[in-house]
Amino acid sequence: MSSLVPPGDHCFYSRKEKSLGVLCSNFLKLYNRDGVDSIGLDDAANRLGVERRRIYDIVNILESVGVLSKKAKNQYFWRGFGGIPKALDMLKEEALNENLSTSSSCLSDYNVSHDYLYEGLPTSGKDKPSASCKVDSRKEKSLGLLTQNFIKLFISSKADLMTLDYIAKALLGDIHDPTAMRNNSAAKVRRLYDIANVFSSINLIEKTHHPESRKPAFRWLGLEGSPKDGPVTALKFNEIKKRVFGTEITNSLPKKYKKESSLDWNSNKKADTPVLMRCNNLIDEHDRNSLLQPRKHTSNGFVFGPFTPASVADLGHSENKNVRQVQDLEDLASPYGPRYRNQALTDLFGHYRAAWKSWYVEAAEKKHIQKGSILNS
DNA sequence: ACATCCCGCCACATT
DNA sequence: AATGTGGCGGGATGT
Repeated sequence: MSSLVPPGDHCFYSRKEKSLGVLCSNFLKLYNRDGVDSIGLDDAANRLGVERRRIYDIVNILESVGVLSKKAKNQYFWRGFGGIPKALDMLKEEALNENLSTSSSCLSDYNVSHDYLYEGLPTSGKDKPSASCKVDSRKEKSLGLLTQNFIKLFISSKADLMTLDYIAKALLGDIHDPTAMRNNSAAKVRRLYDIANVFSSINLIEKTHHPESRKPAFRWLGLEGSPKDGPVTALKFNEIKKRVFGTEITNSLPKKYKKESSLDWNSNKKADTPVLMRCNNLIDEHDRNSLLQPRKHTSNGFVFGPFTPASVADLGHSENKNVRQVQDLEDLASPYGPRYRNQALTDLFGHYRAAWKSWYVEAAEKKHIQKGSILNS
C-alpha cells in the first residue's frame, strides 16, 4: 500500500505534511510575492499554523542564502530570491580565504572567527564592529553557520553530488579524527536534514542517492535550479498542481494522539494553535524528485515548485469545483485569520477550520473513492 | 532495521 | 523578569 492510505475517518496524522520542506514552501508561497518587504515571525507562525520554533528554523536557513535578513526583533526583511546570487558569491569568497589559512586539518567547523556571516544589508552594514573573537559560543553552533558551511562545501568544490555522511563528516569535525571532537554523534545529522529540506524546497539542491552506494546524497543545483530572481514569476506550473489530492489539507492536527480526549476547547493553555492552513497543493518532494524532475535544470515546464501565485485561481478543470472552493475558502480564511494575538480567538478560529476541513475531506474522499482514482505516487 | 526528522523542552540572549 | 531565540536529541514515522 503506497503512501497515503485512504483516510478512514477524518484527518490522520501524517508526518510528511508537516515537514520543514513543506512548511518552507508554504512560507514562500505566502511571502514570495510583490509588495512583501517585511515579515513578522508571529504573523508567519499564525498564518502557517505552526509553532514559532519552526519559523526560526526556516528563517535561519533562508537568511544564510540571502532570501531574508533580520531587521529587528520579530522582524525580517524579505529580500527574495534575488538575494541569493550575491549571498552565494559572498560565501564563495569567504570559503576561498578560509582554505588558504587552514592548509591541512579539515575545513571542519568553528575555530577561526568567521563571524561576518550575516551581512545582510546590501548597502553598508559590512562587518559588524567588535566582531572580536571567541565570544559568542552559541552562534558557533548555530544552524545558520552550519548552513553556510554546507553551502561553502558545495560551491568550493566541483563535485555537485555529495553523500549525506560525507557532508556530515566535513561539517562536523572528524574526518580522520582531527584533534578531539569525538562528538561526531549522528545527532547533528538531523540539522543537515533540516537544511536539506528547505534548500530542496528552494531548489538549491536536490535529494538523491549516490549511484551505487545507494547512500542518501544531495545534488547541488545552485542558481540553475533556483529562480533567478524576481518575486512571483510563476508562469508555468500548470500540470504540477493537479495531483495534489492525495494529501490532506495540511498542517496542524495535533501531533500524536495526545491521549487527552478532552478537546482543547477551553482547556488549552499553551500556544498550540490548531489552525490549519490552506495550500494543500504544492509539490510533494517525492513527486518532484521521482517523477517530474528528470534531472537538474529547471529546463522548462517546471518552475521552482513552491511559488505559486498564492491566489492561484484556476486550479484544475471541471469537476474540481469542489477543490477549488475549498481552496478559495482557505485562501480567504488565512488572510483574515487571527492577525492579532489572541489565543482564544486563534483557537476558536482554528477549530472552525478544522471542522470545515474534516467535513470536506470526508466528502471529497467519498467522491474520489467511487471514482476509483487516487492518483498518488 | 535503518533513514528521516518532527516536536517541544529548556538554556541562553535580549529587552 | 519577561520575552525572543534557537540548541538539542528523544522517539515517532517512513521505507
